[in-house]
Amino acid sequence: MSIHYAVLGLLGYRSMSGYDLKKIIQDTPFFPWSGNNNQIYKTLVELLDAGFLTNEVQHQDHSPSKKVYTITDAGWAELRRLAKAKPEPPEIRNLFLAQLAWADALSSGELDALIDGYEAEIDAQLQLHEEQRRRNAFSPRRTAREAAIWNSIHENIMDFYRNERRWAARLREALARIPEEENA
Amino acid sequence: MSIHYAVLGLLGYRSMSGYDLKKIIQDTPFFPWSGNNNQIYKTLVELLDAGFLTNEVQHQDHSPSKKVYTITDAGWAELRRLAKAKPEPPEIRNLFLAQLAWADALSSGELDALIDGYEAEIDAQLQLHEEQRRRNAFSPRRTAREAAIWNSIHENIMDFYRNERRWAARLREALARIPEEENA
DNA sequence: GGTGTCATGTAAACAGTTACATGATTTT
DNA sequence: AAAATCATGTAACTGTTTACATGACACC
Repeated sequence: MSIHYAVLGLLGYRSMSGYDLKKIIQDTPFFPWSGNNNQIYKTLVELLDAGFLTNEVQHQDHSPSKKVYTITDAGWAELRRLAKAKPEPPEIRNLFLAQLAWADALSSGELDALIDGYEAEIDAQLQLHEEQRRRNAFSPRRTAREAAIWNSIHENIMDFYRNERRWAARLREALARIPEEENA
Repeated sequence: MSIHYAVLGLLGYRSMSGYDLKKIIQDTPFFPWSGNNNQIYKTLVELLDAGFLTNEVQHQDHSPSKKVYTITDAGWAELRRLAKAKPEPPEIRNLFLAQLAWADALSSGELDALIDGYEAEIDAQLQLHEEQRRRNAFSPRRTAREAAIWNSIHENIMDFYRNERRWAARLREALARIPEEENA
């Protein structure tokens, strides 16, 4: 599952340019691809070569010309094939867990401040995501089912952050239960 | 926060060779570094050059000679400095969410099978982690607090998987609530 | 005799990000 | 006058993974 799938899916929704794709990919938080130029334009050439897309140059009066890409029948077949593929397990890359691993070197005040910092970071992410969803929100609703799916995807992300918040609270409780002696 | 921190932390626990570090890093699931040779041996040279480590060659009769690395005072200071650093937000890279995004192209049977696959993957990861923790378990317990911290780190990972499982169940419920028409 | 462990290192391949390049138009 | 938007592309850099290289010993 690579960015090729996301591009095919978006072009399955509607034909658009690399520039459009870039913007949507960049502010869709659950796409794990940064959506930089290199990635997008290379992907489009590859999908074109594979016969999954066609393109058409559109000249515009007050903006530069753009290449509008359209998905082909072979592209739809590929999209369906990838959609059915065996799911990959999620990868969590939480540097904070590694940081905690040696946090016993800190005083209890410093450790407390560290957990504060993590909670603040989680809250910031949660807010960022809520805002992003309200403002931007490319969210296809071609069918009731598709709307439910996209809703569920966003819920997954929110759940993750809420879960982290609960865990941090339990960490504090666990630390509070330890008699303070040498770590003042 | 890079692999340098993990290496300093491990050598703060006890002096050891690159080979030992490699094994521990590779099967500690919450360290987000693969621990391949390139990474380990390069890091050790860098930490040595920075004055955070010293090393000593130990000749062995029935195995190849090894370089045993020991943390210096400057290394301890660096470890503490990194431990206090501002936490970074966790990165989730869940390809399954991207996969779901275009799963409305599937029949409800295929979508159901897809969710089955994800749940199976989550269960497999959960079991893998439980097993890894039981078997291997490099888990420092120099103080009661350190034991609590490591316990909490593992709980974080387990919580994540349990949370995913609950979310998948809610996704199924949401899909069941949708009247089936065109997506048979 | 083949496979696995101990042990250190390098080289090549691949993926990803940032920065560069161009240039018209629009907004501050 | 400067900065941002639209629009496509390339180059350079960084980071990561896989594979290669060596060699003794132990286990089946």
